[in-house]
Amino acid sequence: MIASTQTNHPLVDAKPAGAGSATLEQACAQLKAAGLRITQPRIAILQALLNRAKPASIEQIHEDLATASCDLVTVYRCLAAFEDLGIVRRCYFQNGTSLYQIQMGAEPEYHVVTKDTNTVEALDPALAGELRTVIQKIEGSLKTRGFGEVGHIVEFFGNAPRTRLAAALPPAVPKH
Amino acid sequence: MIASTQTNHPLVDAKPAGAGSATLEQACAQLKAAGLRITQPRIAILQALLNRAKPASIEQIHEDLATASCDLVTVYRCLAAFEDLGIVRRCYFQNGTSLYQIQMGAEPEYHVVTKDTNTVEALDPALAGELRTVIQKIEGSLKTRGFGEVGHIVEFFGNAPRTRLAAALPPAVPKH
DNA sequence: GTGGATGCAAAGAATTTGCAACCAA
DNA sequence: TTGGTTGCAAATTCTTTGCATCCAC
Repeated sequence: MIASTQTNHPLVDAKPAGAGSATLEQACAQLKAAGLRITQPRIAILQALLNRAKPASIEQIHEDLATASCDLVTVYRCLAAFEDLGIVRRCYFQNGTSLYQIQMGAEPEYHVVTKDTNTVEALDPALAGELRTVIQKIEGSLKTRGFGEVGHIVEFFGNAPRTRLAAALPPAVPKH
Repeated sequence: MIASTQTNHPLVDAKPAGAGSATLEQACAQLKAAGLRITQPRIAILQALLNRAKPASIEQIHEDLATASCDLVTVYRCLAAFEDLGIVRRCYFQNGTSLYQIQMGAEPEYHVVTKDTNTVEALDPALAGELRTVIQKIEGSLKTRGFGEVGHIVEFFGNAPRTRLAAALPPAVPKH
C-alpha cells in the first residue's frame, strides 16, 4: 500500500526505462503478471488516469469514466489494486483526502497542489532532482537501519491567488 | 517578557523551558494573541501534545487526557484551531489519517513512521538537514513563482526492524 | 467451467455541524 | 454580562464489506 520507490514486478522492471510515459499496455502487462484480470472497468480507469496524467481524486476519476462508467466501489477497489502493484501512486492532500496518479514504477514525481483550485503543477525539475536525491539517501539510510518496505510521501502546497480561510470558499470561478 | 500566562496547573511547571522546545506558556500566549480563550480542555490537549512530543492521532490525544478528559469533538475543534495558529503541525499517515505534533513555529521535524507499530522515529540529523535545505529551496522557488501560504508534507514510512518488532506490538495502526 | 470482479446495498469509520448550556475574560 | 467554547446528538462524507451475479481466462 505504499508508494514504494521500486516495483517488484519483473515484467515491468524488465521494460526499457526509455519511456517515462506509462502506457496502457504496460499497465495491463503488470496486471496480468500479478494474476489479475484485464476487465472493462480496469481499462477505463487506467485510461482515465493516463488521460489526466496529473493526480486526480477518486471522484474525479469516476466522473471521467463517462460512458464506460462503473460503480464507485469498483474505482476504489481498482485503485487499491493498482496501488499495490505500483501502477498508481497516491498523493496525500491537506484535507486528508488522496489523489491518484499513474506511476508505473517510473521515478516518483513531486508537485505542488494548489489548495484553492485543487490543481497540480510540477516543481522546478532541477529542484525536484535534488529532492529526489536526498530522499533516496534517506531511504537508503533507513534500509540500512533495518527498516523494511521503505516509502515516503512528499507534497507541496500553496495558494495560487488570495483566499484566506474563507468560510464559504467560492467556487473556483471557471471561465464563463 | 512576562506575559506569563498564569497557570494554576502543576504539570505546566514540570516542563523544562529549553530553547527551541515549545512550552505551554508560549502556546497559551499564542492563543491569547489570536483572541482565543485559555480553557481547561485546551490546556489539557496542549499538555498531552507536549508530553508526547511525537506525532499522535486524535484518538491517542483524546485518550491521553485521562482525568482532564473532554469530548472527542472538542479535541477535533481544538486541534483544528491549533493548526490554524501553527501551534501544531499535522502529519499525514498512509492510511489517510493524520497525526498531530506540537510545533510552535520551530523548524519542522521529519520522521519515519513505523507502519506495523505506529510509532515514530527521527531521521538521521544530517540527512534531515539536507532535506530541510532542499525543501526550503523548493518553497522559496514556489513563493517566487507566486504561490502563497506555501507548505509541505514529508513523511517516511517503513516496517520496523525485526529486533524492535519483537519488543512491543502495541495496537496496530488505526485502520481506515 | 471457475474463480476473480463487479454492482448494489448496507455497514463502518472519521469528521463535521447544530444548538443549548457553560464559562473565561 | 457576553461571546467564545463545550458537550451531546445527529448528520455528512468517505471508504469498506457482504453477497449474489457476472465474465475474463
